[in-house]
Amino acid sequence: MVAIVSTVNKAGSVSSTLATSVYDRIRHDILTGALHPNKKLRTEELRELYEAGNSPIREALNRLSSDGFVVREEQKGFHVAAISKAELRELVKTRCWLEETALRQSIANGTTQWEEQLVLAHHRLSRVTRFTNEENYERNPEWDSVHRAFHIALISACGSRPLIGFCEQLNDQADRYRQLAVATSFPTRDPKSEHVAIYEATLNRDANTAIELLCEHYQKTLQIIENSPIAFDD
Amino acid sequence: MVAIVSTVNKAGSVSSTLATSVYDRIRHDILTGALHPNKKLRTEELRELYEAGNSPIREALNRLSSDGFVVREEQKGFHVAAISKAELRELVKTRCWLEETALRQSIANGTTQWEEQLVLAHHRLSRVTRFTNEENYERNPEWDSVHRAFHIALISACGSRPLIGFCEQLNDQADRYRQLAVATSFPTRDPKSEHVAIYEATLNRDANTAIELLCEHYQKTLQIIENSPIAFDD
DNA sequence: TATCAAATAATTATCGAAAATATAAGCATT
DNA sequence: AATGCTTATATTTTCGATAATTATTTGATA
Repeated sequence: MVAIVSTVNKAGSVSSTLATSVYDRIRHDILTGALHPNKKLRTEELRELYEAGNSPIREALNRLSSDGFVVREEQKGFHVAAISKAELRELVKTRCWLEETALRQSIANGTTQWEEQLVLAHHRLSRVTRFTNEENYERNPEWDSVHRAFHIALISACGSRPLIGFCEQLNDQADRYRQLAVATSFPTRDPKSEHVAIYEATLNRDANTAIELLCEHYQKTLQIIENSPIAFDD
Repeated sequence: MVAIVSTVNKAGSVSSTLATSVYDRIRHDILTGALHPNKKLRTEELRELYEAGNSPIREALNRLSSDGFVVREEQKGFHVAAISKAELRELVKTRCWLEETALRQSIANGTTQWEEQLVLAHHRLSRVTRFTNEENYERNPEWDSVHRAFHIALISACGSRPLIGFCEQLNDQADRYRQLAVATSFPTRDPKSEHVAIYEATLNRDANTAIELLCEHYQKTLQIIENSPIAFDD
């Protein structure tokens, strides 16, 4: 007799197995910082915390370790991946390189259908507020979701599913830093106008401008996170 | 009392846990085609085949699914990933894009130490024969290993560990197609001269030439695999 | 006091069986 | 004959306990 704990994962679908549910919840807790960087993940502790047996926990941790959120050390168990300014910079740099390629290809190959999906994604982003409470900057999970969808929509016509996957992975990694930064400091800018500019350049099929704006967008985010009081390892 | 079956993984190190050993062996069997594409992977069958319990098998399959060699379907278990010409083409295309970036950065940033590692990697590749038996084209695992090392050495100074990781993933995926192709048809070319040309252009820091040669190298491989009698799904 | 070895404790890795879920087969109903 | 329902079977998922490994403490010796 097992309690079926359904959670809604990042894709918006409902997950039925316990292992997937635990995966989603641990992932969420790492992203929000509830499980802080470097924390040792002992199975017994997690079993109580997520009310599950040994196997689902282990399975979830294995999946997370391939996402890069958790590190597995042979015979020493699991721990939450560390964070460092150096890694963040590498992440952003790589993101700029990969999304430059992806966006250029997308603009070159994109069909009318792609254009329309992009219009829709941008519309949705423009209609959602970033915070549910403007006073204390409480994150709006809906914004996270549509923001992610917008950035994927930009590159979705690049013609390479592996490349889209890599960009998503990098986005998820960077998202962790963003979440940790917002949790400790308040944002100083509104990225809305930047999104509009990227969106318009892309629809105009002006690849060079779109890429330049996109990379600037990421660089600005990098600056803000770097200057926020997160407990980096370096 | 558990029999400790040590296997040597792709990095050359010895793996100690049963799960890792099973991972290495299933991975090898998928690469060589012993477990053919689309094959359903029932845990009970695998338990007998690899002489392990439920958990290590499950853990290995989960790891393999994040490598893309195995597909996990919620509540439907695991099966070997399918192969298709379309996917292979996407793979090669993506590889060219990513390694173009990586090689250009490597050439721009590479230190003397990087140069020397590259010299060494190329020397090792030149000293190993591709097949242990030239008559029946029996693969030499040593060649696979140094060949992989050579391609990684080229891009190792790009300054982005994530990017190197992505290139390795794509290389591993493509390697599966190569292995399956060699298993069914005999190779018609010797890639040695191509490697020399790439190597020399890189050492001369001639990025454009090196990239062009590298992409041609991948395209030629693609042609050969596409024309070999593999049972593609499309 | 420092160093090494043995014993103990803590933690991970593994197993075999039980529970939950999906697939297939058989039967009745329209 | 085709469709929907019910039962039976196969497979996946989960649990609790045990074996194996690593880390820590303790004590003896130089």
